[in-house]
Formats: sequence, C-alpha cells, structure tokens
Amino acid sequence: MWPEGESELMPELPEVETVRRQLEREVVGKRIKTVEVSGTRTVRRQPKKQFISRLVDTKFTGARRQGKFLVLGLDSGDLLYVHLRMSGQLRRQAVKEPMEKHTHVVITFTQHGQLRFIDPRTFGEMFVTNPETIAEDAPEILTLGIDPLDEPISWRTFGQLLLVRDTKLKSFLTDQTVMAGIGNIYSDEILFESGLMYDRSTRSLSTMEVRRLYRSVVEILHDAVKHGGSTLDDEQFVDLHGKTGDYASFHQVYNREKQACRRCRGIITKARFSQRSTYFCPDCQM
DNA sequence: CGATCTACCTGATGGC
DNA sequence: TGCCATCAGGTAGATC
Repeated sequence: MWPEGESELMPELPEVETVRRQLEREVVGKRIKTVEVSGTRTVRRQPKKQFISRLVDTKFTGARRQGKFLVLGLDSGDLLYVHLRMSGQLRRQAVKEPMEKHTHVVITFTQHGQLRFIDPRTFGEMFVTNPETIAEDAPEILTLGIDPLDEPISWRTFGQLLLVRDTKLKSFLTDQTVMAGIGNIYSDEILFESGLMYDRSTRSLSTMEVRRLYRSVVEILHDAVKHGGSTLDDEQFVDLHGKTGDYASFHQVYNREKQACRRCRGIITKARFSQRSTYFCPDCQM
C-alpha cells in the first residue's frame, strides 16, 4: 500500500519549460482583445489598469523562460512576466468553457479563445515591464543565476560556483541567484542521483563529486522536461491544455517516505531542512 | 556573508 | 458530522 499522498504542487523549471513550449505554439502571434483581472493578488506590482492597458491591442511575439519565470514578449516592446509560484496554472481555453474557480486573469484573443491564469493560493503573479525599467519593476530578475538547461557550463565553472558559496548543497541548488529553476522536488532528485547528502557543505566535494553533481543537475532536469514535468497525487500541476506530467512516476526519493529505495532497497527517509521536507536514501547518499 | 524564521494563501487531511 | 490544527512550499524580508 502506498502512503497517503501529501499535497504537492510547485512548478519548477521542468514544469515551467513544459508550459513555455506550449505557449510558443499556442499563444505567439495572437493579438489581445481584452484583459480581465479579478482580485488584488495576482497583479500586485502595478495598477490593474496599467497592466491591462499595456496588454490590450498588442500581439505576443515570443515565449521565453528565465528560471521559473515565463516571459512573453509583446510587439510593443513590453514583456509580460508570469510566475506560477505554488499553485498557478496557465490554461488555454475556449471562451465558452466554464470559468474554473480561482481564475484571476483572463486574456481574450481577437481570434481563438483565451489564456487564463488560475491560482488557488494566489502566490503566483503577473506583471508587465520592459527592458528599460526592469531594474526598478522587478530587481530579482536581474539577480537570477544561470539557467542550467539554457546555458550549459563546464563542470569546472560549476565547481567555481560551488566554491563561491559556503553553504549546504540543498541550499545551493535551490538558490535562484546561483542557478535559476530548481526547487524542492528536483533538488532532492538531483542529490539522490549524484549520491550526495543534502546537508553536505559546498566546499567539501571532491572533483568526482562535483562532476557527478553537475551531471545530475542537467540529466534530471532534462529528463523531467522530456516527461512533461511532475504532477503529484493531487494533480495540481497541469500544462496549458490541462494535462498532467509523467515525471513523478520516475521520482527516486521525492514523496517516497518509508518506501524502498529503487537502487539499494533501503528505506527512503524524510527529514526537515530549512522548514521544508527533504527526502533521501541514507544508504545511497553521503 | 549565511542561517533561521515569518508572512503570504487555500485545500486536503487527521484527530477528536 | 463538524471543528480545529497542521501541512504543503517559492520567495521576500527581517533579524541574528
């Protein structure tokens, strides 16, 4: 019998990249006719009216990703930033489809439907900025670290990053100013894959361990993207079309407390680290 | 500099 | 059955 599923959501790089690829196909080239915003949480960095007026009558020109941020280019030169945080979803839906509960932003195109932002916990956000004002509008964008999938680096460069910080490996992996895109799920999976404990010091790694850690970062994220990201038991993460991702079935440790390690048959253990759940195999990781 | 804690928020779940 | 407490976690900001 499987243990009860805990509620998990949290889009990280693979889930955001999954949505980005779909936005490229489904949204780029479309012109915005109207924008509706409800509540005060999703659009909170700028007045709603400004957010809306900068979107209406523009056309989407591209879909990029910076860490966990989605960046939709507009033909006005502005950029629409979206962060899904814990429970945000972007959905492409027909005008006639019923509004789901917690739909906070609805972008209606001149033709063919709507792009909707749904977010029960309202941690997610959207804002419109541009390259000239981004430093004041969203300073955290400028401090994002390298994107481990978009900007491959050598393991030696990765080793330099490890030495710059004096912290524990899990804190290092989830620090968005070092590498952008890794959160609680994928840091645990990466650490298992590389055979390293989450609380090892960044400065304690041997050359071989540095290489193994970097290889695992790239490999795990790449595989997760290939499988459309992770959807856990409560099916919180869905893509632009409402479909779940497959990658959770490949998880080696995350959400597998008290289950057998798939590598050594030891027992997966759950610990508390930085106020968060951390899963690891005490026999495979050191 | 790093570590730790809190706030933000809803929904699911467990105990009584 | 219902009520309350707890937990889930990305990130900013405060504090040590």
